[in-house]
Amino acid sequence: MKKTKDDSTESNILNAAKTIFQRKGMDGARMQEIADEAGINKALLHYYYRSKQLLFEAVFKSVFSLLAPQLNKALNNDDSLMDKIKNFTKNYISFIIKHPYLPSFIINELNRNPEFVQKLITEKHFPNIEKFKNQINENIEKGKITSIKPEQLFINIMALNIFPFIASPLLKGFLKISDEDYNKLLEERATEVSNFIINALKV
Amino acid sequence: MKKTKDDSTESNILNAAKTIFQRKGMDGARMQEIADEAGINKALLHYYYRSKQLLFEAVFKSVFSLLAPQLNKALNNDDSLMDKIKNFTKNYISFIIKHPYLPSFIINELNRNPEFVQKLITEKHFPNIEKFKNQINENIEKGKITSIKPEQLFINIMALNIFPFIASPLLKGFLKISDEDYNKLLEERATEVSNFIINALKV
DNA sequence: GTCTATAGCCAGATAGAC
DNA sequence: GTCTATCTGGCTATAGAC
Repeated sequence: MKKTKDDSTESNILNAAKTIFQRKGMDGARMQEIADEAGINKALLHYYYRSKQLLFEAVFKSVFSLLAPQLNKALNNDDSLMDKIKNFTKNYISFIIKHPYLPSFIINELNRNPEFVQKLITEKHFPNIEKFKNQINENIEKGKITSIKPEQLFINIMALNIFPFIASPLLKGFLKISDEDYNKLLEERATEVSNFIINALKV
Repeated sequence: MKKTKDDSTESNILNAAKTIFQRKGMDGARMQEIADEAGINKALLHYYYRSKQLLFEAVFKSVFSLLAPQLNKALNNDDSLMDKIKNFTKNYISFIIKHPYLPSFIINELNRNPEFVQKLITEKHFPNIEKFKNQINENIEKGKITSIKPEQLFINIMALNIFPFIASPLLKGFLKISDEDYNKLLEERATEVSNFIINALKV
């Protein structure tokens, strides 16, 4: 039974809304723009989702639940710590190419509305990093890597992977390089970042 | 001749606008809110700055020119590479405490309007990283640090320092910790980050 | 379910008194 | 230079025809 690609009006709207909200954010997005993107009338947005706020929440949840399993899979498989770091970095790049606006969208909207995190945490597929933390501690005990708080290592991995994408215009400016050259740097990072981290963890 | 703290209406407006625009962004900010913050009437905003767009641009330039010399100072002094990395990390924390919304404001508004970077680059005080890049290359040649592209190291330093502040709600959620505990992690990073980087650079 | 038309509100901007 | 009052346009949301 193939999961057919849903082309109903409702999912058509949701997809259009994802595109626009991710690009413009809640405040910058216009219902008219979403209707245009979906190729339907503005009134239909309200017919299916009642209000801009509710449509936005549907988008946010949908987008977040795209990210969460991805992260869970990366953290909770049976790979060694080193392989996880390597694979995370490599996989992140291909994920971001498909969803370039996703990280800054999530981060910005959570900054606008930090209480929302509490609601997300309770959900079934919210990322769980306990196994990953334990794995780090085991590697430290066995003397395989240098001593570091698992939380700090986790933050470092996220930072090194995500930041270059969300801050690209600023970094392009600082480095004074073209879009093309910047993209080359990003591609190099697929291996550069994991090398950097693994070197930093040497005893 | 003490530079008197300017309390004219014009600078009063600019300060209020900085506060509101940094918190809410261009799209989320309201002129009424800025007027309230400044304790004056909405019409006065237009008297001094003509339009929301022009007020925003004044704010952006002012905020950016707060960041730029800070970065220049950190990159272009005569410290050794290792000292620069240590000091950058340490100083960044105290800077961010004074201006918590600044990095995400700059990054977001540049994402909204990437062409704006070109205008900034031409300005006199735009950060210049050439000296820093040369210093990295010298250290590599002398065998003091492992081989790495200066651009990649620069990105890594920025990422490790800035990201934990702009993504704090998301990271708090992933780590499932309280604001208080997260702030402790951030404080630890004043030394944690430079240790991590310096270890990563060992030959 | 989908459209057109429009209500109702709110934000940015201006006019004009003081 | 600062205020009150108001215009104007745009946006969310709804009413109602088909």
